[in-house]
Amino acid sequence: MSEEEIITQAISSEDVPQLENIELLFFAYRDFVADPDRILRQYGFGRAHHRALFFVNRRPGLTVAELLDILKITKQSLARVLKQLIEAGHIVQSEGKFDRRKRMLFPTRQGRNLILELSQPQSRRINSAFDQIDPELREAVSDFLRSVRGEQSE
Amino acid sequence: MSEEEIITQAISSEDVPQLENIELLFFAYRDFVADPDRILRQYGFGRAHHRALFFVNRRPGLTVAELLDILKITKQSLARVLKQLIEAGHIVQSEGKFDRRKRMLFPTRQGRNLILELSQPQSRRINSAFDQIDPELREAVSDFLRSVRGEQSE
DNA sequence: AAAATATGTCAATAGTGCTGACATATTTTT
DNA sequence: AAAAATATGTCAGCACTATTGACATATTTT
Repeated sequence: MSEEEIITQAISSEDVPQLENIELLFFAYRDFVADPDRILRQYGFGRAHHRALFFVNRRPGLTVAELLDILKITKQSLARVLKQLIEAGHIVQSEGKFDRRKRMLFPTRQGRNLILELSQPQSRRINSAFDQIDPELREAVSDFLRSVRGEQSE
Repeated sequence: MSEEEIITQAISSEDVPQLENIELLFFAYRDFVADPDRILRQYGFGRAHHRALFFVNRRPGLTVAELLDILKITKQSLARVLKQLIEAGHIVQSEGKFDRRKRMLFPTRQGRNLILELSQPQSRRINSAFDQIDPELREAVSDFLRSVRGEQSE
């Protein structure tokens, strides 16, 4: 027993289809979030605040339940960051118009400004990546991203 | 003061170039890591173990310093997961051939098997996303990912 | 011999995720 | 009207991943 066989050969695309793209996606995302992470720390926030703030700006008036469904985290995880964003004046809540149990979430001017600041490096990064590829091929990238997202065991 | 101006209009691509693709990248990555996350939990591991194990399989014999540089985390963060991967028999260390201060990292057969298992859903996801787009446009996606990665304030 | 390097380890802290339980207000169903 | 369901908020506790700064050891370079 204890057959501690050691592997010295690198894993290859034959072992793992799309190995290269798996790796590229890791690196791309690592750097994609690194820039906003640096800014967030100056505000005492983290990545979770960024995501919540992003979608509240993207769909003002969305409810807590809708936001949970987008982020795919638990109520408790969201509660913490939402509370801090509200206390800091980046987001406000208001009762649902038709269902007063619901809380509609809106960004304040301050929250809008913050998401603009956080998005700048990401816009730049994607823009300059698009500069590298044929304009006619750019839609393929978005199509790709759209279908990487998706059920397939959600 | 306390001018709590509320914004009810959704942020748009005019405010933030590439807004759509920023959002798509979030969703793509969210789902891309969700599958392996489920498997990892059965082993008592987390996302950090996945990444370390991936690159040890990808470049067997790499040193701790090289791995740190790839992952862009601190020594202490890596130490914990590396220790656990070694104890669990997925990775082994050996002294550097020329510099005996260095530790070369290799996967065991078991570690190779685990990364194969973790990669399967990711391979499938990327493969089926590629199925959706013209074969001639696929290289554009890799080019895009390659250039999203990159300095620009590293 | 001294300085630099590679690794490992310790203690402490922060951020983000989880579970399960319980409370309140409100709406829907019976 | 009463009961059940829903939306939200909150509590306690836990796990994982990341951070910083300090220090120890072995080894290599200067």
